[in-house]
Amino acid sequence: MINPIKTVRTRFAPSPTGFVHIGSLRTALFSFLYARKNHGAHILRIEDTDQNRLVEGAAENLVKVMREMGIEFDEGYYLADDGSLKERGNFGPYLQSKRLDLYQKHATELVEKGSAYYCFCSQERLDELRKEQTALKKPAMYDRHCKNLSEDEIKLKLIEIKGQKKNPVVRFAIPQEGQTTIHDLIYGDITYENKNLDDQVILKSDGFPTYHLAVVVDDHYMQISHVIRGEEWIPSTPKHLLIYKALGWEPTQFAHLPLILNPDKSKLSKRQGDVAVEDFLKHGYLKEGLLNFVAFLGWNPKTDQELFSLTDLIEQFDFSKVNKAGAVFDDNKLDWFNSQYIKKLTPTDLANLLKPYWQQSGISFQNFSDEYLATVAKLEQERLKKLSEIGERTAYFFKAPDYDAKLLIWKKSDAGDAKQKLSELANLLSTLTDDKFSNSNLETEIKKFIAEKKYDNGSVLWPLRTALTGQEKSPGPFEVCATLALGLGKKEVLKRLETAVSKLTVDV
RNA sequence: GGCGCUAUCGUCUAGUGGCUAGGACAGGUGGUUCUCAUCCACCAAACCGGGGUUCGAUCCCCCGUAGCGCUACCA
Repeated sequence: MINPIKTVRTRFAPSPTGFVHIGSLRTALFSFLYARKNHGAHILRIEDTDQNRLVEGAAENLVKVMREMGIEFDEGYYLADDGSLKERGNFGPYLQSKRLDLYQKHATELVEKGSAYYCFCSQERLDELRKEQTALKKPAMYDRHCKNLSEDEIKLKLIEIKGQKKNPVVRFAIPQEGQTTIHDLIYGDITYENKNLDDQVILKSDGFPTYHLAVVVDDHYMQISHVIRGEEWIPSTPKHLLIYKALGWEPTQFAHLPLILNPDKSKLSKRQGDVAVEDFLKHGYLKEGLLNFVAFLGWNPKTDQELFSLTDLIEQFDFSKVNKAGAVFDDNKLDWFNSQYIKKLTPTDLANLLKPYWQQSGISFQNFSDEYLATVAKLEQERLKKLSEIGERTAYFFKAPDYDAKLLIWKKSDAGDAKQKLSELANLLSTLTDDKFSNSNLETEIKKFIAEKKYDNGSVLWPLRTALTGQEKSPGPFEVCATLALGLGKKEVLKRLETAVSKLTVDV
């Protein structure tokens, strides 16, 4: 039944209706992983059969996001250097609106075979029917009114509707007998009674196919081997199977992925937080973190390994490791994954990634050396959960901070004491030559000073650190001091200490 | 209402016909520490319920229950 020699060809087939949903990202990832793992092809097909929901630029955006995330496609659409969408592959076009003839041809074929029929029912009648059925607590299904039309009636209706410059829809005629069972690679066998399946519209009155016809036709002609999609498609899969059968085609394999859930366990949606991949990227999540996190939603390696590169994922991915229950999207875990990947970055790479966020926060970092930026980045590296947090935290590295004089006072001390310590510190630091302003040397000197004077660490280090940063929380005073001297000079360090002293004189 | 899927700590999950039911995130406590973060140690935290099958069930079966999905000329 299953031909193991057949080449693996998977596809990701989104509708260009807006942003890229995090669920789409996972589907795309899994279909990519499976294709690569099996040395097969990964295809990008765009399903634009609903003309009412099209969003301009959505397809371009989608391709761009996929590329940014490192999910590759061997066929279908890609972004050319000039930013336009180009197509490649031998099974095109890969845009459904360019394949209308093909769908119409097969819809007609199905009608001729008696596997489908024209339906002339008005929207009003359909609405009415549904209303009645729900009122009677009956299943809401099409009543096959038009299936029972005589040949003469059909001819008449056809002429009539053409006169109104309209088209009938085509419905698939579900066999009334028997069962259809799907062999899902993740969920196993699921059997449906045919009589419970609705006669789905497969060709709309605007000449476009519905999803149900389009997937079957395209997956067949594009020689797709495995359809990987969300669990919400399970109920329509038997209909697809029946269409394959009516057309005399061999169906693809199916692997349905468990849903990704909101914290309240409903299907992940906007309005309960971010679900757009673009937004996560914009907020400073690294693609490695996002990918790793998303991969663990419904899949796990069955070992204790947590951190996975794309290569690791390709190696270890398998449908047998995908579970069936939906997975709640937990942003704590996402943050953790992200911080892990931030820690792996070299300070220089981190600084480069940080530049747009400094820009966003209105920090003029452009006049500073890359070396300095890297040093600053390194100081925040272990504190960052996402890149967008960098702004306010590092502003003091670029210009003198503004703060309340009270901040300078250590919890176990008072203003007079703080002022005194700062003055002494200023004296000490002014005696140090520039080459003595290294992190380690500063630590040695200041600790020596504290020890000689028998001071508390806190009574000295707290005022020092806050005078330099203007922040309650920050990296340690020695590294801040050394970094500041590197970027803004020893002069600036001493100036900040003076400012602090005068603040304590005037304000407290 | 109909059809279907699912069910282990708050969350992601591992696991087995007999284990102190394991790990990670989050939470808590302690250590390091001027602060925050990191790091380290520790703590708390789960097998949906009821029947079977069995010497023994979290695991196998049945029935409930709950949650979710689908039920469009949307995908």
